[in-house]
Amino acid sequence: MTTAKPAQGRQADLVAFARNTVDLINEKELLELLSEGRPLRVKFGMDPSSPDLHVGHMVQLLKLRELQELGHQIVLIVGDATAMVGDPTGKNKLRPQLSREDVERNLETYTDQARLVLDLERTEIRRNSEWFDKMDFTELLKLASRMTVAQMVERDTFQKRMKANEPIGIHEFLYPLMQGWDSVQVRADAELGGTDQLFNNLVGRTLQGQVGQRPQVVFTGPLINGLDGRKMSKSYENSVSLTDPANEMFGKLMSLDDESMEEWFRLLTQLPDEERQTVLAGHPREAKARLAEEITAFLHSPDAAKEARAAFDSQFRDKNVPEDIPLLEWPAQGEELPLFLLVAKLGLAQTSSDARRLQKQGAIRVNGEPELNDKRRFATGETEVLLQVGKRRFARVLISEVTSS
RNA sequence: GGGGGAAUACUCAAGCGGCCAACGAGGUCAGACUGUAAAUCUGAUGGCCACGCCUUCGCAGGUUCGAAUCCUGCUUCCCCCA
Repeated sequence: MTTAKPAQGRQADLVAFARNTVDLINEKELLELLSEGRPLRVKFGMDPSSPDLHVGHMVQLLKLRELQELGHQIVLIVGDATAMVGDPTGKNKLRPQLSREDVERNLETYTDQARLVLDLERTEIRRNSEWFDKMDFTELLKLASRMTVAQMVERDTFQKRMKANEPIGIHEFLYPLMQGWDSVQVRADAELGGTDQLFNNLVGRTLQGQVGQRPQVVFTGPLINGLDGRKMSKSYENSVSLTDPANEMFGKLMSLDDESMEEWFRLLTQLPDEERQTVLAGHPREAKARLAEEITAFLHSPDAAKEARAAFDSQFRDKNVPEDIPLLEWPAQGEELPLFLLVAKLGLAQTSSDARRLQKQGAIRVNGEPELNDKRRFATGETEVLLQVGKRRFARVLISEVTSS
């Protein structure tokens, strides 16, 4: 079912594997594999412990897609068994162990999101519970005996945590072993991961070697920083989800640090090198808008991206009031409220204290005019009024003024 | 089994009897400016129809006119020795 590729094709494959990768262990073995002329089984592990994928994952997914288009077989491992362990990677905290139900729920949203980049029809998707659920304690011990504590402790995240006097659960040592065992189970020829996965993926090589398989080639893709230049992390809220609505996605991308533009362009768009250079040499705002449009177009559609860009320009560059402002209902039946409380009750501010602060700072506008008088009261009525809190929160509401003294 | 540490607001982290709604940093939010939800600068950041009132410093008690700070017990975590 497979036809051998000519040497020229192999060269193209090698370039694809090596382009934008950080580690490639190692090139010689990869060439040997490619020269067999068959599609390689390229493994990629997904950790279903968080419900959505962001553009950081997209870097790796795009690489997989590229390889997929060259005819290689992508094997997506869903780490449903591994997710039960929690995650030892640099979070500095023990990640909570997930229940089966959590994992199942995440799994669906995960594949839906991976579909945005990968052709899942041509992708082999395997859950690692497939083999780990069958593993009994004796087998587990055998697996655990394949590596030493010293080898485990080599891992930098463990090192750091030990230095910082942070706890490490015994079970966390199993995590790399499990991931490595996945490679044995699916007979991976190569495994892609973020640079943070290097250690784990190398364990796969070790284990495959021990059971007499040809050790997989390990290659890693760069981890991109978040919108603010710090490490991309959910808790920093500096990531862009693959499923963010187009407008939000575009806006978030526009808040990217200037310094990260080159990298994001290179890793997240299909733009040819030359065109990329040209765009980056131009006006920074234009370049960023182009980047945002490219990514939004890829994940949504070119039309949606255009609209998002137009809406963004209108609202933030030209400072127009956006369309589609919701008409909110008067929150407190029949009562009259001071402006700040109204804002709070409408959900435009977190708390009434928050609303007061915002008002004091001139962030609350009524029909476009900042209102600083915190004594001003309103009641429900017939007049439609535009409320604005900061630059991004808008609402319309029907009111009648009671006092303005 | 023995010994030593630690628990403070979103996060990190000061405070060690009154001047503490609690230093500082980050984050977040807002304002100004602009090239944008970049950068920079400034300010705010427990709650409350609020010039005052209420609730916070792991939990529960206690000492005191007065506690995040002292005492007792409990819980959780970390380290070292065995």
